[in-house]
Amino acid sequence: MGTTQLESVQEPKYWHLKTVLSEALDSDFAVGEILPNERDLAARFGVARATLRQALEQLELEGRLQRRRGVGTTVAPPRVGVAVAAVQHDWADGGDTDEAWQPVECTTATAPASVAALLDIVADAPVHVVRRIRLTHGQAVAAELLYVPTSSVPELSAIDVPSGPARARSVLRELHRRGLDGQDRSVELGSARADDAKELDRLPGAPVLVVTTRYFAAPGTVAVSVATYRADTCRLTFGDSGALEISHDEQVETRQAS
Amino acid sequence: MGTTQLESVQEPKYWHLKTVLSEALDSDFAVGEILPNERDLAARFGVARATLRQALEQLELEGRLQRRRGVGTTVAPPRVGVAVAAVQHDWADGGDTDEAWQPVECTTATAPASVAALLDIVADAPVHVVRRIRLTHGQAVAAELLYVPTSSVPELSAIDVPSGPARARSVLRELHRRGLDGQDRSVELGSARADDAKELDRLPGAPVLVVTTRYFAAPGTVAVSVATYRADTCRLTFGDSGALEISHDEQVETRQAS
DNA sequence: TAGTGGTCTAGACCACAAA
DNA sequence: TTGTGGTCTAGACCACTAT
Repeated sequence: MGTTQLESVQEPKYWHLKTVLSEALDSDFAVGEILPNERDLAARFGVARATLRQALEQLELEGRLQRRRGVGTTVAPPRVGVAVAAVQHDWADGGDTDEAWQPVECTTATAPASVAALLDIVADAPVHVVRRIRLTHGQAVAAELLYVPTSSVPELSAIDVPSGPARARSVLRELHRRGLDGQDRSVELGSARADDAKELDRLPGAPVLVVTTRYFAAPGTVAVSVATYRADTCRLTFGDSGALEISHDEQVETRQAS
Repeated sequence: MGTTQLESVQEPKYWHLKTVLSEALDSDFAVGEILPNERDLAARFGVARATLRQALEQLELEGRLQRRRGVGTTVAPPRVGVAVAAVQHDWADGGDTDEAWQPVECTTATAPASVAALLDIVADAPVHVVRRIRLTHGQAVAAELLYVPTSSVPELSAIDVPSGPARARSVLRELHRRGLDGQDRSVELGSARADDAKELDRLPGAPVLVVTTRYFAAPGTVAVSVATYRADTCRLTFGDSGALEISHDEQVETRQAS
């Protein structure tokens, strides 16, 4: 009862560890540098490996670290700002710019029910499913499934082009011809499905930002896109003016200044 | 060598578990229902508790489950769509609507360096820091820090109102008088700081969507807001028309239809 | 083949909420 | 007081990458 209980806040070890590591990253490591392996780090801090991993996982979630099986843990560069809102939208590849969407595949199938609801069509109506990958600085940052009801692009006969990138481009071209009256967007947290994970060079279940877009034209919804962005490396930007510019370097400078 | 290796895909146990649980949630559980406790569930599936927890964590990340210490694990309702883009912006509370931002506190301090860079001011310039909580259906879904350089609201003397909600409202009122020329926004994944976690009724480190907004008026940036939304319960919506409407129920219907 | 991160186990104790 | 989820340990083995 009379015992003084200084410093008994009971902060979890992994939380404290995360703070310590975060500060060490700011001051002692350069971007791309390799950290000691998990077993060594755990021993150095006197904790079990699982506890150390809990701290690393959080830092990876915050985009500070990058871990690759068989290789090691490296200090991640600041997140890339990827523009999402783009008023202009011509359904094109984007060429060599950093806005490049690269068509990969195109099949025809029935949409998942949730997508069908957004498209305002019956659940078993046929849709073109266009698979696209978004590249930034040569890295895949997003994988998209674009659902286009066959009724949205009536000019396109299913027979004239076989499945593949060429057919994807045909669908996009027809979509472009229809024009665009507006769009609706939502962003939420998800975990990568196996196929998305593969495209994004991540393990299944990796955290992703799921951007669902509804495209409007003429009488109704003309297409729905479900794009999954790597949450560890991406910062989605919206809005009128240019992208926000934040970097870890700036944060470091400030911390030292205070 | 000659052994047939059927079904050896080596899918991790927790991944398979997650799939099984997810399907069980769709078919056998109602929203709000309490699941068996972790020890029982682990025993039932013949795995260690840590493995079972790995599956539950993913489902919670996807907004399917809600876990509360001392209480149990319940089936989460579909994510709430919260509008973020709102063209109109009068800095008001929002009254009784579901868009309510509730001012909580207001102090004057120096901004963190990353924020100072966005505001385009020197790192040690004084700013008003307004703390607001966003409520939807009576639940706190976001906690915000709004940074307003004292130079942005010159009419406001630091002395006339003491710290507190009243002062926060004064700053917002002055901000409203300045008008707004545009805004810039970015969304990224983060983990809740201790103070945000407390406001959002989550544990520190919980996954959050960090929305950084830059407000422009007259000659430059007039304010910067950093808002953290609960990633487990929120779906951020943007855009011209109304919010997207997705529900788990619809997804269930579809799955059964296919 | 050696070294890395990823998965998994079978325990233990703690913090918290509700009865 | 009881039961829940949260933290932590000290191991083990696996999948993958590089050499």
